[in-house]
Amino acid sequence: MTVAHPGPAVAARDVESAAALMRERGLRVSAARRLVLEVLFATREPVRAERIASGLEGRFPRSDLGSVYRNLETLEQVGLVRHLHLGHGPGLYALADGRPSEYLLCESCDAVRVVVPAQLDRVRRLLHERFGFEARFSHFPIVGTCADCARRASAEQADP
Amino acid sequence: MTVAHPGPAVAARDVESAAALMRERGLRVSAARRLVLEVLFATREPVRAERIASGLEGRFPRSDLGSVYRNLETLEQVGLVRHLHLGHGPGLYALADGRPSEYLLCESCDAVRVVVPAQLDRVRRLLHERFGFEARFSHFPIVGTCADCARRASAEQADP
DNA sequence: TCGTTCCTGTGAACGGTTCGCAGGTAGCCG
DNA sequence: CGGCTACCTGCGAACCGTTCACAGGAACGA
Repeated sequence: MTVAHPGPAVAARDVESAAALMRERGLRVSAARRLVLEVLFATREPVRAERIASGLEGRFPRSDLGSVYRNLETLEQVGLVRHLHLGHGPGLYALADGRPSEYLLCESCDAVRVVVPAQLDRVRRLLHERFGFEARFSHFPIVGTCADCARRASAEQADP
Repeated sequence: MTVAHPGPAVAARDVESAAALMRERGLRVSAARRLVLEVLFATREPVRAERIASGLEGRFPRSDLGSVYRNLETLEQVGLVRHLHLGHGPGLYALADGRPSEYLLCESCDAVRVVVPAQLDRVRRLLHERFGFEARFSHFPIVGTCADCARRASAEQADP
């Protein structure tokens, strides 16, 4: 359960530049590592380790799940990868870039709304003013009730 | 990993009033259930299931871990209990009351700052205005960098 | 006090993740 | 271009937190 603190985000254009960065850091670029990068570059949304190991259900060669986890950890330390959690369930992994998406999770319908960080800058500023805290909503979502469910709930209360 | 959606929070003064509420709902008040309530009333902070099963390391009779989980789920459906996650690691359980504490988790030093909901009302209002979203920070924490770590980080950057 | 139904305790199973180890290979050096 | 060596892989077993199945036990209404 111990998760080494990730390095600062490092954006790479493609698998090759990511590989170069690995080598710069004295790490080897094995087939298994390249594959993890390949999959992460191919998909544009956060994915579970299992899905990476399956090569996106066959679009890529499959690889060993244990190695996938190890490599995700390594890549996260380098700063090429980040992981997040959207509610319960397995961790999700994605390429790290400068300003990762942030998330609003509705607890009653499980809908996840993806927002760009700029939309939360005022929230962030407020938290910083009040607590000196620099918030990121890219690791855990903001949990609550979405507009639809809130409306539905108040309608039900009025007319059960 | 499926978590039944919890009922609305129901505050009880003590184990007896909680027990009464259970019976009102047609649920039995067994020794095992009473014990879970006993432990939750005895501690003032969120605890893991394992700690409940151990009877707070011996202050109470220990009980079966499986039953503890089952009963926590039941109590959560009734609305007497809520659960939350502070970073990675096991889920934590606490008595539900009207306005539960909310949390700021520093990703670099793992410090958890507990805040009373009123302190986040402006943040909540902002989120509601912008997204129609009613946010609660009592289930997942707000993750980011605390003031101390932010200061330390910028100092290190200036003088590595 | 009895009966029914719900609940318990136990053990096994689960999903997600980590570990230990023997063998393989990336990348440096000659 | 071939060899050395440390790093990395693939495999399996183990791990943690949590859930399930089932046979026996007890809470509560009658």
